[in-house]
Amino acid sequence: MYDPVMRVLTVLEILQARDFVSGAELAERLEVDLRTVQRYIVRLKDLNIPIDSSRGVGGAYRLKPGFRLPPLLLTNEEAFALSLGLRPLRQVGLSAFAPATEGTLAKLGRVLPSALHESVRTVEEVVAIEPGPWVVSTSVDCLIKAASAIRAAHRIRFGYQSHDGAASRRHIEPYAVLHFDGRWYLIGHCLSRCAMRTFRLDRVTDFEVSKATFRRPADFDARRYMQERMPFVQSDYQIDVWIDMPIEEAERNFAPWRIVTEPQDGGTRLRCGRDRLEMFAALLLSTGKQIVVRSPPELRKTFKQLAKAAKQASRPEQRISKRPL
Amino acid sequence: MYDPVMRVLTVLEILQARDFVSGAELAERLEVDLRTVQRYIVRLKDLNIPIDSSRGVGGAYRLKPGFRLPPLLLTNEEAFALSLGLRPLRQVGLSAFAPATEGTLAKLGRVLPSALHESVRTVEEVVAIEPGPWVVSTSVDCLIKAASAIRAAHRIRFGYQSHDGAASRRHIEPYAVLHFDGRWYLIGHCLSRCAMRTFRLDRVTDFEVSKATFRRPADFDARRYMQERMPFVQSDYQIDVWIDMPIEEAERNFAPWRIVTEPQDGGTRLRCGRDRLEMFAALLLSTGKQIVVRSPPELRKTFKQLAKAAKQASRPEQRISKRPL
DNA sequence: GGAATTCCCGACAGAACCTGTCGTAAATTC
DNA sequence: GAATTTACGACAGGTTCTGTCGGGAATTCC
Repeated sequence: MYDPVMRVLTVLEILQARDFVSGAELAERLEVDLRTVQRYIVRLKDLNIPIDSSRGVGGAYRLKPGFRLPPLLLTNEEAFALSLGLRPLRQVGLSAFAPATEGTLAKLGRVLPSALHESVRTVEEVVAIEPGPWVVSTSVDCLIKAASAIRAAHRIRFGYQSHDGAASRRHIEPYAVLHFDGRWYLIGHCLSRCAMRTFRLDRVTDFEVSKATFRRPADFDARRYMQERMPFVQSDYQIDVWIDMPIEEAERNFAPWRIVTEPQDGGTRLRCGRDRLEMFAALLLSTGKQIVVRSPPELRKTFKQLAKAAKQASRPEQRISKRPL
Repeated sequence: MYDPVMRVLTVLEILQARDFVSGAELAERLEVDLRTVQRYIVRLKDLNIPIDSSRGVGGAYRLKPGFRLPPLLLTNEEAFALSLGLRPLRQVGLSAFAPATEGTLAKLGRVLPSALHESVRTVEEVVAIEPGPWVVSTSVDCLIKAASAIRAAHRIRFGYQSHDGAASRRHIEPYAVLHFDGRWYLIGHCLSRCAMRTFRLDRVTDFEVSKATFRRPADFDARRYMQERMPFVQSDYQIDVWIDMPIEEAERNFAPWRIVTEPQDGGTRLRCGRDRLEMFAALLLSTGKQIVVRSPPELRKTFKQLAKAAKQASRPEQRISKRPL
């Protein structure tokens, strides 16, 4: 076919689909002379599409990232994946980093083949995604500021309202932000306490980025940090109990609640941090197993209170008052 | 500039970026004669790019979805959003529907400008996403089969292991699948029970799609259904209690646990379905409020058991045995 | 119903480009 | 050092591109 436009685009398509390709192969695919292929390569370079080339045995052409995106030649399957990927972006909370999401959706909507568009809509229709009822909205502005400060290695200050309602002002070297369990967390080094701390971004106010910089640990892994630290994050009580339950069953029951389990004395030792004891005590009670409290002493008091409340609740129903109409 | 290839691509770029554009405007942008623009439109149509055109006042050109994707002319911001969107696809569990995700990531990796590529990596590095520790893996095959059956309106059969371990074989008219709270659910009309049922896909085995079809309710909304039904899904016990707690506080505390709350007698009436009572009873106990059990009677027994267990746990620590080294 | 506006297209002349071929240079690998 | 590949200029012959001109068709608005 005589159509330079089509051929040039085909060269680009092959380059995008492959890591490298020789001039002879391109000439064969296009059914033109090798010299013509070389002219096409020059044409693409003139379009600011950066193409690397290497001479000699095994010589080839390859694409390299440039300053501007070249025309994308995507297969229908690739476009489907991209279109599908834009939807959950909002739900995971990342669309704040990609303000062009809506515009991109519009653009794809214009060019996606009808059958493909129909497939995307079908998946959306029959496959529903619900983040969960406890997803907490975080200020987009705060999230972006935090991410920018981390990227630029700048210290930050903000007002913080902790779990017990106490307000404080913090001066932090931020290491990472993490979307976990429906909430955004900031992980960093607290300069006041000289220790690592974790903050819920929805409790942050009056966010400021300092000019002062710091050196962020090069290999800091937010996920690993949270997995190791979460059970003890910001806890008023360090809990240590023994339960008459095999380690396997304990792991199934308690791991999701961020409780450290280890086998001991024919049962399992449970350790975790908690701000309030009732919830944890109730969780243990719900297992129906024997429990031995090692620490804190307050936990025994809590069980005493629960015993009283449970006993009262086990009595036959008392009428509070006549039912209103 | 004299470069037909460039000009043709520019026409395509403008068409992708705009809903519609006139020939005169294109001619002005490209600095060519209107007739030349019309020739370019013909060129693009020859490349199987479907372009609609309308004559008369307000006449214009516009792209319409065709059978094959045209070369995509994306801005850097749009490419950034698309690249970012592919990552959460796995975590939300949708990559099963888009097997081309990895290939698309590779292709974008080849062409994304370095600065952009760096931004994507930076966001990925400082912004971590963790689905939550209780996300349950579902068979990808099962998920896709379910979605396909729904789309095709075909009945399905499968083995099901319910929460209490009982195994059964089900014959279902599937309406939707839903990703909710870290799990995939199938919602459908059970032909054996003649009623709507919800199934966790990770408990499904031996999945078969029938040839028999059915008529799916046209306006079925999976999210709405789950919001209304979830508290009572597959429950052995229908719980009805009163608690000495204001409605506002009750909503904050119990809504995340899928408990229906309504103000009553100065406190709150709580209703929900549960397969096991211990967890719910423990949850109530943890509030420290007065509780009145209306139904079921087993719940009072549960409170009695909890009272006994709590009393035992409140005693000073007893040594189970000597601590091993 | 007619004017104005837009897409649509063929024909023409002049200008510009495309392609295969040939020869030579440079770089790389074996 | 041979073989292999990219790189490029020069040439001839063929092909395409562009602006211009004129006319047709469809649509909107007054």
